[in-house]
Parts: sequence; structure tokens; C-alpha cells
Amino acid sequence: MRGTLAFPFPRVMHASFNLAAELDAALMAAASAAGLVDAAEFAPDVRPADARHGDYQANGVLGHAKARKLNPRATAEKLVAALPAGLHDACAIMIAGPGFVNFTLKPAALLAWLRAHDTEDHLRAGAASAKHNQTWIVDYSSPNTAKQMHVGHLRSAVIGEAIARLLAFSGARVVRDNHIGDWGTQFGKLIWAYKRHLDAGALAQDPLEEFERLYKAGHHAAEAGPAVMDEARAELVKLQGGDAENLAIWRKINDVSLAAFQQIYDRFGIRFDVALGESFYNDKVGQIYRELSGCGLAVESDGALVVFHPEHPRFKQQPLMIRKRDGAANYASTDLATILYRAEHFHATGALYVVDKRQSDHFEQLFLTAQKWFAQSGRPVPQLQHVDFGTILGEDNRPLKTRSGENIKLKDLLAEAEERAFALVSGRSLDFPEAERRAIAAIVGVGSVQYADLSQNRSSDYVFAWDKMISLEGNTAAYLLYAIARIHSIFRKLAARPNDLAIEGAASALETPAELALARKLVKFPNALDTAVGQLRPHFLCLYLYELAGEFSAFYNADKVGVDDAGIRGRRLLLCARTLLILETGLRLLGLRTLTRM
RNA sequence: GCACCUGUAGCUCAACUGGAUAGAGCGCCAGACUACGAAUCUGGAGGUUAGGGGUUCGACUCCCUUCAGGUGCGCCA
Repeated sequence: MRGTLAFPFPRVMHASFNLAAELDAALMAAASAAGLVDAAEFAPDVRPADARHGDYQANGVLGHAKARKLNPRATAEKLVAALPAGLHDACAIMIAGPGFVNFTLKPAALLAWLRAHDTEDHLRAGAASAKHNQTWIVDYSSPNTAKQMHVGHLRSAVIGEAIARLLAFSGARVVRDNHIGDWGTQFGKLIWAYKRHLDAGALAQDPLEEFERLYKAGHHAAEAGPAVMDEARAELVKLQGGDAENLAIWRKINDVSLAAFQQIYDRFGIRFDVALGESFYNDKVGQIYRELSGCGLAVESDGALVVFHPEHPRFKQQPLMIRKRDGAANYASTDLATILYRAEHFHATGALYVVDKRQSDHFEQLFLTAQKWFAQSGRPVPQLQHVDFGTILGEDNRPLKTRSGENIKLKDLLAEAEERAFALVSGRSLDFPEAERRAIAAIVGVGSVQYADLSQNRSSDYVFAWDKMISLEGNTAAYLLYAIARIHSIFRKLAARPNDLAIEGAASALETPAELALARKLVKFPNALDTAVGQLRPHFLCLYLYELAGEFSAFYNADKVGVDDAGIRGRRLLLCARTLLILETGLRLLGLRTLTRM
């Protein structure tokens, strides 16, 4: 699969991006060269190791040998002997325990990697092979129009954005699609109230507040009187029938809603490529009914059109309803139409649905249906994945709400985050002008909210705690941003710039324990990226960045950068520059903004 | 009722889908500023991975079972 081996030993200046992958390839080559039994099935399984065992470890030898009644240690020795000489020059190789192969990079190899990976473009070039020639739709955020975004919308937006950025960095063509809820029965009541109770001033001031007020007014009026209910229903029928006035109102509601959403997205750095909401698929569901009925997947049941899966323990009983008894479409029909559109129009390799885990049943059923349908109609079957996430809980371990039981609006949540960050920054950086403290607070506050969400496994619920989130201690955005600010400060203090060839060219060999520990952490960025992208779990990247910042702080405390010796100063500034590069690149991939002082 | 998810240090969470002695932060204890930002760093104590059984060279991870909590289940999305 890979070409020639180009490991960064001293004489070769080309250093491959992912060293674990290179070692993996080298072991595979060694296996066939050494005539290992079933060499074609051998999977070396090289991964980063605990530091006390080296930099990388190959776990695969043990299992391969055991399964074939070979002696694991003898097998390992045979493979190690067959590795190219260049590799033995670049790292110390040890066989340990029952049959692990451990690799410890030598200082020169570490330095060669650091020299080669000096810019974000070079990192991207290294990472871009992973998803080359793939097109992925990332379906995230997806709020309903005419309503404000609230905490329930936070995770999808934040996690979805990070995943989109990670995939793009890994070489994929990414289509960010905001699958807006812009079509549904709520528009009857809303239009009814809009025609009677609209407050134009309030609409100009804060349109979503006004739409919410109107919807509630319409809802209450309909509850109170059946006559209003009938009128509201009639408004809905007119809308769906293409009535010009109602359609204009509906369009205005959607336009204004999208503009309001964008104000929130701007604070998170989110920009969608398309926003194809449910209404976009209105005229595309007829084909779904025809095709699924035609191939026998969908059947009539009580007047509705449904899909059963006889082989499935649950879905043999519990159907996927694709057309309601009254003939209306629902989310299953539009979701199927969406899958078809994404496959045909975007030629998507697959689609990722960044949606609350409580909808997992729906997606399992939907994907099963789509895959059968595509297979039966001779279409290539797209890869569909529900990228699920847990609930944000309050301190009481119940879903997070305001004291009065309302959903917390995102704009209020972000305002509080910035306010708390401002207090924190003001308490520490008294000499900064207020405008700068405000700007810093915006980055720290919003970044803290994003990072708190991203830094833990998305599948589990988490407790929303301001004090932990905005804190400077532990695995938080502020800790990472502080490390970045401190590195910038070093360069300012020494009147130097990152990637200055005159400085870095003079760098002498890495030597102290802290220098080596930091360098060994830096070269493992590709593995963190790999894991995060492979599992679509950004928290692996967060954990790595946090550990990197920790190694940097330890290095910073142990070894002074601003020394007179040009060789020592050069190599330490090089370490600072690469740490800065990877911290900034990593945080940007997560969707955070960074700063130069705080 | 059926199905899925979760249970790891006092607290909040990791553990790269089966790898080596289960790791961090907070809190607690003891240390480090005449040094580039101490918003930091160094060290220590703290565990029968909810309980029990099984699979194998090896289990927090896979299988069975008990317990505790959560979520979903035909016309909302």
C-alpha cells in the first residue's frame, strides 16, 4: 500500500507524517521478507505506547504467533532482524514481555520529524491521505425555524463542526448541511397569530422572540377555542396548497430565523455549505413512496405506508412509517428523500448524522431501510452513520433547564460564558485595556463551552458546571489557551519568530529529559488525529492537546529557553514553535479560536 | 412488557474497540518564584473497574446472569 520506507533517520531528511503507520508497514514488509507463517494475514497493530515502554508498540505479533502455535518472542526476534537498517538507526527496538515489540525514537529522528513538520500546510499534507477522494455530508445543528436555539442544540452544533473540520483536514470533501426543521404543523398556528397579533417593532428588535410569542399566542387561542383551531388548520392547508400570502409569511419566518441562527453560528465559527431543510424535500417524497412500494419494501397498514424488517427483533413489529394515514409526509419520508438526494446530487461517500442518541432507533431503522432500498434498486449503498451524543445535565443530574423549567437559550448561555470569562481575565490581567479583556473573554468564554462539550466522550451524558468549564486548571480551554499565550510571550520576549531558519538551523541535538518528553509527545499528533477521525470522537484530540500542553509546561519549568548558547536556544525555540503550531492547529480543528496573550 | 445505553479513586471524567503495573483534573498532604507569564510545575496518599460466573497467553473492554440508574417503542422530529 505504501511505497518505499522513508523513516526519519539522520541521513534522510524526509520524515513521514505518521510514524506508527510507517512502523506498521515496515513490520508487514519484514513479515513477508522473513517468511512468517500466514504473513498476508499479519496485522502488526502498531500504536503509541506508554512512555515507559518507548514511543510505539506492536501488539500484533503476540496474537499472530499464539494463534498459530508459534513462539511469540522468537517470532518477534525474527521480524526485528528483518527490519531495514535505517530503522535500527532511527530507533531503539526492544522485544519485551510476552512478545511486544517496542520502538523508542532516537533524538535525531525526533528532530528530523520536527524540522519537516513546520507549518499547518505540511501537517495537512501529511494528514490528507486518510480521507482522500471521499465526500462526506455532515448533517448537524438542524434547529427548527421560528424558535430560538437552546442548550438542546449546543452539542450537535459544536460536535458537528469539529467533525466537519477534522474530516476536511483529513482530505475529505465535506458538505456541511443544516437540515432545518422548516416544515410542519406548527406553521398553522403561527401564521394564524402572525396575521392577527404581529408586533412589527418587536419583530425588528428580536424576530425569534416575536415568533415564539406569536406561536404561543396561537397555541393558547387554539386550545381555548375550537374555532381558532379550525382557522389555524385552514392556514396550514393553504400554506401546503401554495397560497401566496401564507407562503410569503412562511418564507419570511424562515429567512429571519436563518439570519438569527447565523448570529449564534458566528460565535462558534460555524458556516454551512447548504441548508436544505425539510421543505426542500416536499416534492421529492412521491418518488420514495413509489420506489419503496415498487420493490416491496413498503406496505399499506391501516391506511399508512410502512416498512417492516422481518429479520430484525424489534423492527419486525415496529414499522418505519413513511406516509401517514392522512397522506402526509413525515420525517421518515423526508429523511429517505434526503439520503437519495445526497447520494445523487453530492455523490456522497456517506452521511454523518450528528443527532441526540435518543433518536438511535429511528436512525437504525432508517439506515436499514435505505440500505435495502439502494441495494435493490442497484444503487451504490452509501455509508450512513448516526454520530450520537448524550444529554447535557444540570447539577441535579436532570436535563439542564433554567430554575423555572425552561430551556436555556444559547444566546443567554454564551453571554454568561463571556461574562464569567471576563471576570476571570479581569482578575488576572489588570493591565490589559478593557476592550482587549472583552475580546479575550469572548474567545475564552465561548471556547470553554465548546471545549467542555468536546473534551469528553460524546456518547455519554455530562454535567454542565460553569466553575469547572471556565477554570484554568485541568483539561479546559483556558489551560490550553494559556499555554499558547505563554509561548507567544516567549517569542515576544526573545524578539524571535517561529520558523526562523537562522535560529532553528543552529539547533543542537535534543538532550534534556524535558526536551525529549515534549518532542516525543509532538510527533504523536498524527495518532491523536487518526483516532479522533477514525472514531469520530473529538475528545481524543482534546486529551492529546491537554497532555501536550502539560508536557510543554513541564519543559518550560525545567529548561530555560532564553539561554545564550545558540544551539540550545535554537532547539528550544524550535520545540516552542512546533508546540505552538500543533496547539493552534488542534484547537482550530476543534472549532476554537486562539489568542496571543490573555 | 420489549429493546438499547450507562455503572471506573470522595467528586467530574479518560483508558485509542482484547494488550504490559487502569490514568488525569478537582479536593487532600508535602514541596518549587533574585529565572522567559506561579493562570504554572514537582512529588505523595487514594481502586476487588456495581456483584457473580464464563471465553484466553491477556478482560474496564467480549458472552451469560443479578442489581441500580437512564432512554426509546405508529401517525412529533
